[in-house]
Amino acid sequence: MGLEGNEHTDVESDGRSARKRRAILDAATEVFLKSGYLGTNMDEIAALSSVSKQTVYKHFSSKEALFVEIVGGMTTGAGDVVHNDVAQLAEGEDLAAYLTEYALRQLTVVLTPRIMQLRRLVIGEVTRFPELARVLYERGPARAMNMLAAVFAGLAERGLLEIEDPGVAAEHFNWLIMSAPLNRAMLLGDAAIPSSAELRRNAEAGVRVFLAAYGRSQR
Amino acid sequence: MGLEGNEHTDVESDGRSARKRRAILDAATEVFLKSGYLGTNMDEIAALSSVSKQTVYKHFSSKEALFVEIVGGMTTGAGDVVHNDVAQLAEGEDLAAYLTEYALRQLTVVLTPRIMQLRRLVIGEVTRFPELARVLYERGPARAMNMLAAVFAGLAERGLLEIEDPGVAAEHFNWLIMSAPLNRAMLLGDAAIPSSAELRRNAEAGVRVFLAAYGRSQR
DNA sequence: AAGGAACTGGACCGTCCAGTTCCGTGCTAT
DNA sequence: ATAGCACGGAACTGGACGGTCCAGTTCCTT
Repeated sequence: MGLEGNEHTDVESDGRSARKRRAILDAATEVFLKSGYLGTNMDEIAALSSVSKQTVYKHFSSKEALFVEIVGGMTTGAGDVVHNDVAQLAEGEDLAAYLTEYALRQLTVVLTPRIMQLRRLVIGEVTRFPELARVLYERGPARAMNMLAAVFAGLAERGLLEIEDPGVAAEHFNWLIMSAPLNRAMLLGDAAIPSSAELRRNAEAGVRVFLAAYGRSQR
Repeated sequence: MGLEGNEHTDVESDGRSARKRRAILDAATEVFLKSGYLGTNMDEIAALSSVSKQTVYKHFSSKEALFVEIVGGMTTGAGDVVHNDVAQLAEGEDLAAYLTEYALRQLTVVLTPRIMQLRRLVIGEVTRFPELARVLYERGPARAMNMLAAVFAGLAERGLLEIEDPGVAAEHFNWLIMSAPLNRAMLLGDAAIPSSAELRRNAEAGVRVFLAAYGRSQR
């Protein structure tokens, strides 16, 4: 058999088929994000991926299947980016600075045109695709909150925070820093996404409130 | 000359035409909320309002016009309900209790299936109807925030709160109490709307954090 | 009673679109 | 070569939908 003979059903490396598949996924992502589920038509996806419509349907059984595949992939992917490396608070490190950096990492990932558009898309389709919304919730806010709750529990144990319910504290922290810019950008469009300087100010103000409620040394 | 037709266009009274118009608006609200903009078809609206399609188009020039009319009306209406009577804090009244009631009033209006669905609808159509989203933002969060900022400025003046920027404090308060349930219900559907007891607990926890940061007497 | 405006019911047009089918072509392996 | 296979291109099917049109009916006012 030839060295490159395993052209069909090649999964691990990139055979022709796998390359086409990627092209379709990329194009579909673009189009779905731009036009929504109902507003998207399969011809545009085929054209944008430089692939025939027939090939699209060879890889994905239906418009719905393609949509689910893409949205599911994006949510999982984006969720992973945020929670890759969660550094512990070093011994002498400033708590406020540490929390601010934590906040900023999250903000800069979530407040991205693509992620924002994904959110809008999923929210708009909650009725049609409740499962996708649930996944986005789990991989997004719920995951972040669990992460935070664990961090806070650790900090409380070290005597750096005074917390009754880590879950509630995590929610308060999360929304203190995210809600204002998120809600703005959600409704006013990507042009309303704050600059990184504004995000920093926003994070600092949120951290200040959080520490006033949950910190040990009052400012 | 029977050309005096402007007396049957009375708004308070209901001629046949006005009644039909209302029926169309009600039906359209129902259908748009249920199926989204693209997912809605005009035949269904006509059927549900027990009106011929012709009549629908006599009252509204297009699907788009009808949609804009409805969403605009709903956002303005809902906004008015929240901010009708904002009682001042009485002399001997407990600040925490006052703020909690304020929060609850807002929560019970916003966390309603219809309003939630309206939010989802508008968010999903931000690209197609940016103007509607802007209006929702103004009449919703922005309006609430301005209200709150004024209240907080007053309370600060009376020495009951310690606030540098009333706008920032309003944002913090607003999102401390609204974000968690709002975000949950947004993605998990109307079944995830908390009970009024849960909303109260949520409001109380938020108020506690808010007062820890902005109150004068530390707990 | 009479007239006009509003309304009905349904046919109808043009368009759009998901998904299918057919044919030609080039590439790969025997 | 020759058969097999994946693909591109394009036409096609079946149905949905926005919007229009028309013939006949109902309501309201004078």
